[in-house]
Amino acid sequence: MRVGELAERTGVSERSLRYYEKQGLLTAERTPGGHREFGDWAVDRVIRIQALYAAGLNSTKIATLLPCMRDADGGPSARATERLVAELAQERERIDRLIADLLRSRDVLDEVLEMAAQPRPAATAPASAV
Amino acid sequence: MRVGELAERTGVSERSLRYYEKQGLLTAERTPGGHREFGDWAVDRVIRIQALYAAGLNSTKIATLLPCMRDADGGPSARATERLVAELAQERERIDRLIADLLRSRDVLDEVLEMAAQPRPAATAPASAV
DNA sequence: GTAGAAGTTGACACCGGTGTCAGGTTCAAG
DNA sequence: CTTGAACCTGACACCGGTGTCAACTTCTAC
Repeated sequence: MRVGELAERTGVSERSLRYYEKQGLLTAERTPGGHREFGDWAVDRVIRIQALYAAGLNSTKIATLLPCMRDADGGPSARATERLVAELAQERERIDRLIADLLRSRDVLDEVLEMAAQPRPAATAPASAV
Repeated sequence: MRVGELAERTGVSERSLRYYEKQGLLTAERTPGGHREFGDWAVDRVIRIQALYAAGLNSTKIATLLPCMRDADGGPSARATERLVAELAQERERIDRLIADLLRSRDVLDEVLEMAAQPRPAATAPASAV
């Protein structure tokens, strides 16, 4: 498939897909005319890339990380260095903390939404009816 | 307490605390000489602010949101407008998706970390000795 | 062959919370 | 009063994935 289709299937802009390729996160065959040609496996990969970006990893780290994981086509093509392992462990902790923050924030939003959903706030004073 | 202590107690830089105040996220009394004086409630508030930032809300939205929630000193001082409610509902969905991405990314990291923890991959590369 | 959709590269801009430096003021302890 | 730590304001820079525009080429269907 070509960028347009990949963009549509992943929900990621063409701009970003080209950027991913340039960063070495994604590989694409080329037609004789220079158009990118992606395999089906690209869909999963892009989704993973997006998730990693969402988790706060930058393209360099993702590029280092990706070849160390099981791919659609079998085993990993690289082994994580010690340094990378240390970094990833750190990232993992950060992600855990981030998840905690997100849950907390969601609760905050829920509280506001819930209060807004109630017919009447009554007053600033401690309400009688709950 | 003053910024230094608040920074220490929350793990947030003084720079950020001053910025929060400027954005209207945080209020502070002032000493005659102009130094900020925070109450104990500021600690919780800063932590909440951080969580909301981590969740991807910008300062404007946080500033609009904060007065609509229960504070340490009782009920909310403002009621969410319809527009805000709509926005927050949207943010909530985004946060849910983000959490899903984070969990997925954490799994990815775990997979790589686990594989790296194993004594031998015994496959792609004919490793000699480690 | 031809037109229009789709693709290509390159460049510029943005966002916005945070780090950091500079130069000056205030606070509090001796 | 003095002195050093802590604080104040203001300004500059950054990061880096993404949006967007421009100018041009390739693909595909008729």
